[in-house]
Amino acid sequence: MFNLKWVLLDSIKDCKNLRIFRQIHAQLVTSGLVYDDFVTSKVMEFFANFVEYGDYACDYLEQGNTRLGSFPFNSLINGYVGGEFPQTAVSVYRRMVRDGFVPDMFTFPVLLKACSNFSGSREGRQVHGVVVKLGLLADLYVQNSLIRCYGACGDLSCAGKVFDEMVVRDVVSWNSLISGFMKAGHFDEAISVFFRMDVEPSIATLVSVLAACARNGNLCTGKGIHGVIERRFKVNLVLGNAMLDMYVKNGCFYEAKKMFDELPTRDIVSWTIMITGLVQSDHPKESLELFSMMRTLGISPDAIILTSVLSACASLGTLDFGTWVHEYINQRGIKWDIHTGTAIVDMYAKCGCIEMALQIFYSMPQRNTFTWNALLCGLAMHGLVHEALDLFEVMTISGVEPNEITFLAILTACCHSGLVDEGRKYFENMSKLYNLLPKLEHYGCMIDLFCRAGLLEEAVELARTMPMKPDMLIWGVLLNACTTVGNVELSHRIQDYILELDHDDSGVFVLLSNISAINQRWSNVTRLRRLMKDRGVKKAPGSSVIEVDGKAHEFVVGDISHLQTEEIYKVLNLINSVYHESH
DNA sequence: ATAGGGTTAG
Repeated sequence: MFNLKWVLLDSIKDCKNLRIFRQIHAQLVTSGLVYDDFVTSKVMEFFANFVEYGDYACDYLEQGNTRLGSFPFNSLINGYVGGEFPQTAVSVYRRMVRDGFVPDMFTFPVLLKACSNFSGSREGRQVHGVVVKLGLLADLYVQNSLIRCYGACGDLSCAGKVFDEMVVRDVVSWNSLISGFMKAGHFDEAISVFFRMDVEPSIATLVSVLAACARNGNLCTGKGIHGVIERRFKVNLVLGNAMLDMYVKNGCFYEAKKMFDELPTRDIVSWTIMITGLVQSDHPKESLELFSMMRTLGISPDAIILTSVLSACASLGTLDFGTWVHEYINQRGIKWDIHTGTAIVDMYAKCGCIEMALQIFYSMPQRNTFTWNALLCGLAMHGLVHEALDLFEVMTISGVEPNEITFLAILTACCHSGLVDEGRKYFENMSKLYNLLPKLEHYGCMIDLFCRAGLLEEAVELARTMPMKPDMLIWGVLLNACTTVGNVELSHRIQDYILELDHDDSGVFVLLSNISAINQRWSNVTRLRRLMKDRGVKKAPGSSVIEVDGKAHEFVVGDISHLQTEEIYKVLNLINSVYHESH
């Protein structure tokens, strides 16, 4: 039978713009369906797609005023929650109250979700107050939403208070509290909440707790949970990925590879976990190989996986591949955000294309500390010292908080150009102005800076008085400086001190024997070699990477493992002979 | 109402 209500509902569903809606509106008025709660809430779902029609939507609701409940308003609020401007949901709520509608127990969960999405701590608190006044605090959904909202805003003491005062808690209450701790980076607390649970955990619980184990390196708990899952749960894609990530982030590549191969279904997230894991554990070459394999299978990369791939290109210096990724993003119109933008800036900067790095940097709508760091490190690395120092000033003026990595870039820049006074100033400002404790690397920079400026005594003094033990890099800087200025006495004192520390780091031995060789203390070189053998120290070979046709090749000194070794050496010898002829 | 992947240094 012909039913106008259902016909109109259909047209609302298909409605694309306000012009078409006006025609539907007319029919809604003549048929009296403007007073129908359900139809009106569908109208609101349409309006929620267009933030700019918010007032129109509210006007529409006011027409039906006396005959409508709060259901349509809830729909409108709900429509804005997941959008770009969740604050709009709060404005609609305000108008709802102003127009005399009474919010109900369905209003608050959506409203609180909106507050969570824009971290509206203040708004969340106000909503909490209204909930208490209206006597709705006893509702489980409202309570859980409050926990989520406080958690998302980082206000964990409030989240905990709501949680503690609940008489009946369900699994969502526990999960919401756990997510709150996760968002705040309190992984240990998240795990400890999990162990206090008195209801059966859900898949969502396990996913969160595995994420906590991934992030704080708690392999033991992670394995335990893996065991529980195998015995009692059906693994879905998300949970499988969570387990995979836990193993990868804990460095268990054997387990991870096995799990990856055995996953019944893999999606882009599974690939991202593997590729990111390889980049972050210092295997960028392998990560690019895996990426190529994924492409071979016809899977289209998204912005997130490309961010990791760019990071791999940056550490390998593979400009061709990196540029390809950048062009791929542009050509496919892949939407990229601050993470991806930062990775592009970093890639160009590390590959020496400072111009491109700057161009991308300035074209970005938003920049955070990471973005600035990528650029500043690039500038410092390429000796553009004054550019780096000037940009640092711009950074602080624009209100982006520097972190310890920012200062590492700045101090490196000072070090490269021997700016002792500036270096001292920045080093001091780190703790004074920005509350950042200098770490080993910062002390290393200062020591290097002093050495280069010929302030050897001050350098040694800093190495001796700094709050942590100098590493072999710092010793190397000091010893090199001793050699350069010919301070044999100081050099001997430092070497004796190093040997007392009982290192099993091959770098220390290589360093010491090099220094001895330079000073022609051959007996010492022999003594060190023996010491090295006694302590079972093995030297890891240094390797180089070269990009050919977008593929990264790694090699060591005298390497003959490549299939085309013969040709490679022929070309090398040719280059060498040409070089010698021209000199 | 609760659930997965990404950026800076070393």
